[in-house]
Amino acid sequence: MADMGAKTGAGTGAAAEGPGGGRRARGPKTAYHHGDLRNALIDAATGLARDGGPEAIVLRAAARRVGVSPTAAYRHFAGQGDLLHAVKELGQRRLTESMEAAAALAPPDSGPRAAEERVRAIGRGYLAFARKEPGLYRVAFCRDPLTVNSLDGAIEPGDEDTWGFRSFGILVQALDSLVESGGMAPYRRTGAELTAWATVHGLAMLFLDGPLSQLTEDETDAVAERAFDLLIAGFTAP
Amino acid sequence: MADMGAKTGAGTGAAAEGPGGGRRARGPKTAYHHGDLRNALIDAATGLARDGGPEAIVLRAAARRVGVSPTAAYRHFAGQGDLLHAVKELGQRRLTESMEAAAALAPPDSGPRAAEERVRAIGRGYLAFARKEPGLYRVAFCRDPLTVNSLDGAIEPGDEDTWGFRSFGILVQALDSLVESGGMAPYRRTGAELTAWATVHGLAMLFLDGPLSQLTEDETDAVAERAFDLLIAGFTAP
DNA sequence: TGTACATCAGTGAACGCGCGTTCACTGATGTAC
DNA sequence: TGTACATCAGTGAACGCGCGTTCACTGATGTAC
Repeated sequence: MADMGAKTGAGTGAAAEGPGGGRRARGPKTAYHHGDLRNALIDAATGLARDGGPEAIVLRAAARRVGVSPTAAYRHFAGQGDLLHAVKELGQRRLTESMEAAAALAPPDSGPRAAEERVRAIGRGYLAFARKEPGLYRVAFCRDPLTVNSLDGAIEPGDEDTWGFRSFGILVQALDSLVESGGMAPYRRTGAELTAWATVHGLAMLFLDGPLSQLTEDETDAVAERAFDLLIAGFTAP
Repeated sequence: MADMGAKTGAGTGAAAEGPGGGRRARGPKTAYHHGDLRNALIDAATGLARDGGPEAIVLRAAARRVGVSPTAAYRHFAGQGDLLHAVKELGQRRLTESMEAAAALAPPDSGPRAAEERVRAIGRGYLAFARKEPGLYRVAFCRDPLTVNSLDGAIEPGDEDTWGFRSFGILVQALDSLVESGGMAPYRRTGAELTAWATVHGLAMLFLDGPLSQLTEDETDAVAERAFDLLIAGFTAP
């Protein structure tokens, strides 16, 4: 159970060529010495997770996808739990990016209406990811033995550079600026981010597994916007 | 894959004596012919689920707990999925009961404040169950192959006597009476139950797996009440 | 009241499966001299 | 520039495990006569 790396993250797209920088000949890639097996395994595991969620993240299956023996994975991960953890981090990062992208679409004005619109946009970005990548979304929020061991996954000092922390921070800032712009009474601010997070997380669940799973895309949007209406009505109530 | 019973439900507490009504002698219970194996297995599986959630519901383990061969379970369940389904139904039923019990504590008056209080109470009942029985709660909302097969778990005609449907109905009524009492503008009513459900479900997740998992009981209560405040502020906004 | 027999509710052994993980190993790579 | 050698990154076979499920069976129960 010695703790291995796992911190180095999961840059998955770009560096597919390996450290040699295109030195290798085209084609079968020399068989031995993959070059970037860690990321290749994360990619494969991500693919598994996409259809099948957390329980589909199977070390042997990921190795199989990459065309490598299961043992090879142990050069790069402490074990299955470590691989899952890496995919989970990737999922959280993608979610954060989706929220950031959506927030960037909102008007940058400083008035209360713009601040409202920012909050909405963040919610949309969140739900968009959950709907586009349900399997990955589930992984992002699954129980993770590696994290659970360190006191139940609660946010702790030192987690500030975590993707989960960061995505939460986006929401916190949006709500702060809603208060600053005068759109929200300061006494309502406490805990507002938790309520918003809970609502949007719950919505995602209703859409994914729950009674809302077979609404059309438009209907889903409508339900979400209604929920945002209500939420913001609460935030901006006198 | 022929569909077996599974409809008969899961009355688990009272009828422990078997259909004979105490006819059997005390003690080892005749070994062969358990008397109420179906419910005994559901009980055992529920115990497994209590600590360990859905993935802890293992047919062989349940049989082991009851002291019976794995094969015996197949007299009463189509397979593992059917057993899980039964525990899931039990979990949904317990959740409904928790909500009903909490709602019964609220004042029965007909004014808008009382209606508000009813909505709050239902939310409290929901969260109380999630916190008291996290494993069972998780089962109540886990993906269920038996249900998923019938078009993704969406509510359909014929589901009216389902516990999930019924618990949702409690909330629907409470919101209706909030409108009737004049506490909520009618135009805000649409989709309000979904928002409330999502919020409370999301809160449960934050408490169970998420960043709020190590708050004290009082802190948890405070966060929940803040969320209810905000939600009701939205419901009752002009 | 007694008995034959169908039916019901269990047993126990075995199956195939895929998993995570470990072992001793070997082929490829890069570096010191 | 060439060579010896340490190190790195893979292989392949095997392990034990527990699972869900099936098979042919047998012990207990209840019912018709």
